[in-house]
Amino acid sequence: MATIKDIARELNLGVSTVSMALNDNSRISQQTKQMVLDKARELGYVKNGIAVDLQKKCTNIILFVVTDASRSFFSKTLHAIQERVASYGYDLLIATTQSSSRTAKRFISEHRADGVIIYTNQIEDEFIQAYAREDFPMYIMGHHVEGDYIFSDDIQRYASDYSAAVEYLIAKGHKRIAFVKGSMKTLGTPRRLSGYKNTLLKFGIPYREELVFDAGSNTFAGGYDATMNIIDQIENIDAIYYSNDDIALGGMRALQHRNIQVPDDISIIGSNNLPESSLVSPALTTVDLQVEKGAYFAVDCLMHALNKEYDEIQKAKDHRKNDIEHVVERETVKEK
Amino acid sequence: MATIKDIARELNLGVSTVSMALNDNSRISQQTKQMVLDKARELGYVKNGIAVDLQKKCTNIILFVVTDASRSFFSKTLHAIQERVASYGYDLLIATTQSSSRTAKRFISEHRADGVIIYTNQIEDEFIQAYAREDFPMYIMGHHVEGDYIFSDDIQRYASDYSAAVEYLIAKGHKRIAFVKGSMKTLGTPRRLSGYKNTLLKFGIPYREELVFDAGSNTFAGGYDATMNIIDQIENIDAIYYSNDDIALGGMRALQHRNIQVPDDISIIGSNNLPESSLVSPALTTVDLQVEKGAYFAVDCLMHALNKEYDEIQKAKDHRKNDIEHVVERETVKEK
DNA sequence: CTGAAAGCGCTTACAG
DNA sequence: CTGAAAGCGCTTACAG
Repeated sequence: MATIKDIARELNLGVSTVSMALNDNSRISQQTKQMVLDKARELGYVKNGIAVDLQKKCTNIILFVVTDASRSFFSKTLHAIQERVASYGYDLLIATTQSSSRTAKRFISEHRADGVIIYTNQIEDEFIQAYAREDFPMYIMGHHVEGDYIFSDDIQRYASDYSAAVEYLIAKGHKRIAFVKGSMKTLGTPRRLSGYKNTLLKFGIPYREELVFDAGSNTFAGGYDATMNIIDQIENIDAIYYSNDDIALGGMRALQHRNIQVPDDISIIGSNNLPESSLVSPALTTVDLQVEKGAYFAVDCLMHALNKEYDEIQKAKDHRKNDIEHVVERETVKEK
Repeated sequence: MATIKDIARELNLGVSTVSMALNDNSRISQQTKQMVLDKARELGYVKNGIAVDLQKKCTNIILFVVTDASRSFFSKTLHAIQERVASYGYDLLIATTQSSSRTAKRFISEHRADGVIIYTNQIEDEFIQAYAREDFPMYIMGHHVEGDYIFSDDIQRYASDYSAAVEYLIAKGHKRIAFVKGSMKTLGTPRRLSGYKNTLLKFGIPYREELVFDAGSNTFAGGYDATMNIIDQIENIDAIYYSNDDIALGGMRALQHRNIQVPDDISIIGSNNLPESSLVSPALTTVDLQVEKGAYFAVDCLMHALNKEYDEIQKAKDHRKNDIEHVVERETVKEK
């Protein structure tokens, strides 16, 4: 592997000259630059980014840690983060904790990035707290972690006390509302469950455990199976609130198979507004969680932290208060 | 940020002693190790992985470059690669070329990994050829690139000449087989299309362009819309071969909406065997592309290349010849 | 068992 | 406009 030393030696130049030439520094003459560039090509030189990072003490990389990059619900968030990080001139790398969190932890504990966005519960809070510092801020999506240089979305804590979906169903006259939860290992499920409880109580409707069903996973199949279990007692239920759209779509299919008409026989509502949800028939009423805004907020916080603009973070937070989830009205909820 | 120098100074030790202690080198006494560890904790020391990489001249990282990490069809491949890479003790990082290939290219051109697996067509062949070298091998999934230290799956080239799906349909007595293609930007589509053509021709059935429909994207929605277009001339068609399962699922929905019975009125077959495909009713007949095996092969090749075991690569290739796509028989194809 | 030295490949003052 | 030197934070022979 050719290095700048090799180029310098062959050209009888100093390494600093070569370095500057390669970086197109204006203090180097055009002539010299050309010589250096030609020689670099001739020798097959490629810059060693690792050496640059060590010298500059930053990597220009943001690491995004997720449980499973290929989860479809996650698509919007990833795209939004990707785009926002790029807009700041940083590069985004993704690490998965699917099989093991080793890679993510190594990256964090060895400072192989300038900052990290964590969207998984596979990394312990203690680990996060141990490694966050001024020159290595972290943003936690989906739950809250206390600590210096650790940022998370306070708004989401409020959101857990509330469910736009349940409020909407109640407003439409539904009282006996079942909830189908997804995997409790994912971050959205517990939040949705507590929103379900709290919103019922807020409107004076008792929370009844027997109306909570478990899809086990956040999948079409999980929703299908859970809904088959609901069907036995469907007489006692006005509406079903699904923890996410994949589950809801599976549920719709189950209802169809049993010839239960949506929304005539039962109303249903999903959560997350996946693309497919507008395409099925009837089109699924769902909740827009505004994940893009959450993603932008995460990146903005991190960037402010990297620039030590801590006051800007507070401003961003205040601004974000205005972003709240709202129901996307479609065809699967009917006035009762 | 505390460094080993700081620890060494405070403890009146040499930096090499500290370094070795931190790495649990057996030549350092337990006593000293404990001192060093305690002091490291006290100072909040964290190892700088970048410096280690520079010194060791390797990163232990494999970069996986994909167009869009959240595409569902891609899930199996990602998991398989992740797992296999981990089994070799390497870390896998993912870079997306969705909005721009800048990050991926920077990583490659600056040698920020030990090797790379490319599963996108957003990186030009010229770029790949310019940066592959002995200490930076590349594996290209989904298409073939010529060059030293560039590996790709030759088998897949043969596969493009053949479609198990079409052969199966023909065997079942279908002759007028439509093909619904997905996005031509994705790697699978052109391959599936040429497999469709060649397999028809192989069995003496003329290829007719008017039987090829375009879903535009590899999505449920694309399949739905494309299939609506087919329905007008459904009288002339025995079976539909969909470029992937997402598209096929959308197509099934369209047929249902038009009260066309699958498989009684028309047979359909998908490709890729997504989890959902076994859950719909009737369960979708599809093709198992054995993507896991392809993923393992990619990682194995790369690892052999890193170890300069080039003969092993040939062995792996020979072994892989036995892996071929096969039809998963389910309920959406009927004997004609 | 411990330490001084060289070096990984680069950049950045500083001096000329 | 160019170059010698110091240094980023670590590891690895080598010497003791």
